[in-house]
Amino acid sequence: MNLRDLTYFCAVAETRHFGRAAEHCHISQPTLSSQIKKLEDELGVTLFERSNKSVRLTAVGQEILLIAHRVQEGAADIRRTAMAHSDPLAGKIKLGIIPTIAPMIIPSLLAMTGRKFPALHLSFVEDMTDPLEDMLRSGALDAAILATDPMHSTLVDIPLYDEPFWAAFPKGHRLEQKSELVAVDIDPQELLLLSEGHCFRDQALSVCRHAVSQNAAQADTRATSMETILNLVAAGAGVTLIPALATQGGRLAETGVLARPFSKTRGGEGASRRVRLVFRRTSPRLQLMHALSDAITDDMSPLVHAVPKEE
Amino acid sequence: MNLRDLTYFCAVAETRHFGRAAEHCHISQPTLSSQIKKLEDELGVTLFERSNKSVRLTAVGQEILLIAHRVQEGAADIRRTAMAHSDPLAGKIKLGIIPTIAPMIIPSLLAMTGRKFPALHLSFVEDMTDPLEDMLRSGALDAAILATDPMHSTLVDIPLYDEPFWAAFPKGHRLEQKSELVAVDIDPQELLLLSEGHCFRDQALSVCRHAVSQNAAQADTRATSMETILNLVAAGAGVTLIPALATQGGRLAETGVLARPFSKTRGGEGASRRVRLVFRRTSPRLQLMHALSDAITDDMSPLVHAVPKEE
DNA sequence: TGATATCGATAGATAAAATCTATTATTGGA
DNA sequence: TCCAATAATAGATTTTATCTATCGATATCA
Repeated sequence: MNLRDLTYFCAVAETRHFGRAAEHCHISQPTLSSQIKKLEDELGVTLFERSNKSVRLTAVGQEILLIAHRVQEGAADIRRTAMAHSDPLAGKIKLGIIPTIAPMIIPSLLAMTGRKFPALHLSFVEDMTDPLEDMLRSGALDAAILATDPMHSTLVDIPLYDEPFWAAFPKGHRLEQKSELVAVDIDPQELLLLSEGHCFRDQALSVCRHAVSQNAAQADTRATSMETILNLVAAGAGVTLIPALATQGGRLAETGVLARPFSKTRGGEGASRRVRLVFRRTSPRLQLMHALSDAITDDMSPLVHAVPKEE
Repeated sequence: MNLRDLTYFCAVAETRHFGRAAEHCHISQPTLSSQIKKLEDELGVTLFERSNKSVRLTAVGQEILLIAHRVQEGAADIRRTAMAHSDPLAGKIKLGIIPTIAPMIIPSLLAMTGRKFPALHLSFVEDMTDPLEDMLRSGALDAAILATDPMHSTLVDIPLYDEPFWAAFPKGHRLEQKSELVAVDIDPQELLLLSEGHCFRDQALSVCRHAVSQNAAQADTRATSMETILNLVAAGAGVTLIPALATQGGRLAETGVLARPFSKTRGGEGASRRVRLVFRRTSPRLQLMHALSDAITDDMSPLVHAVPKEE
């Protein structure tokens, strides 16, 4: 049995005429006859009683016709469902974002996708890199915005932008005198860092390489969110590094915290991290991933260093 | 798309493993891979996200899986329905019977089929030959028990038995003296006949060929049922011919009507009619027709002349 | 890090099935 | 008795499914 056979069967049942049914199915009459015969042989019943003047459904034929219609409706449903999902820029996407990016990017991301991908529905998971990668690998996420090279070979990434680091300090701090900083301007003794697991902690430390060993004393003041750290800075507990996007929106000024960029190193950008869209190498939505990453790069370029596209 | 493809798809969805799914379907893994790919291409969507370590249903895949199961259930329904109808000796049969046979044969027919064809359900239509043939040709009947050669070439018949004619007359009638009659014993003037359309009317007339012209006077006493005629005979209004089976059951004696057979003609039976099972030449239930006719012949042979089977 | 095992994809040959054209057989009607 | 209509049959051809052998990628383990 075969969906095609059922189509033929229904056509004959409807027209009660092999020739016209064959025309209807765009096949020859002998083909139709043989396929109906094959179906009858396979089912072990006679579906039509035919003479050369009339074709009539048998009792079994009538019962089977009803079911055949149901089956064909199901096949049509499958095609419809596939059609509804065939737009690569539509559907639901579960996106993981690390905490040092999420609050800054989500509003503009929603606005941008609402404009450019009206049929796309985003949902978000905010967590640190490792759990997000695990969720990606297990299929719990479709993609993630991370700031590190994916660790696992099943994951691949598309660069979105390079986000510079800024130093943040309280109004009146000695750094206020400089308009651009270099790494050694940061005093390891007063450097405040996010807790373990935040990639931004490691990235800040690698900028201030000289601070790595001396910072141990700060262990008990590691905070679990950027928000907390900036409150500590505002309270004069120390200085910290923040990603460039965190300087947007005027929240720093409100709390009396100032920020300064690092000066560019020779021939390159200043201290920064590369933000990426990460997903499974085997993702069935590659096309969407590229469209999405292009759109994000585009959307963020006024605020950060866009990554030049490789062709 | 194809029912087989859907089976393959479901197998992969279930095992999440192309190799094992292929085994399950009794095909090779490359075949399975190519058929899934073909299905994906046809539907324009990716059904599985696969690496060499895992196979995972996509969102579309999950939706389609549900429908695919429904479709396969429908296909199974078709097979089950066919199976349920594949016993040629089961099912419903609508049987037409002429009025001069129906009352006598129906009780024993029901008893016999209940014994020999327990899965067969008979229903009856009692009418005269012409309307029954029309119903046969239109498919409103599956078969009919008639006493004439079918007129239309789309109808064929299997002989069941030869039923002799008897003469019926009131007690005290001059015919009471004879134990066997010949045609000319019947006085055309007192011959009572069924109304037009009953084949038995014509058959009785052909036995009493000498009566044809002289019988016109009786036009106003033609009755529409054997029952009525026998009441007329009992009342002394005349004599009539009845089929042999109508002499069974003692109803004649109760009403004071006597019956006598006709003597056999040289080398043959006496006056009789051949009763047949008639059906469309194209009937899908030939096997049942033969089984049924054999059984009826068998069942009736003690009462009538069985028709010798031709091999 | 390098050998090995696992797994899905690919290539090419073969087998099976569907389809076509031409024709036949049947039968109902002029 | 011939003609028109119709489904069935025969045989060739095309399309599709399937198989075996192999590849390429990757995870595992020594």
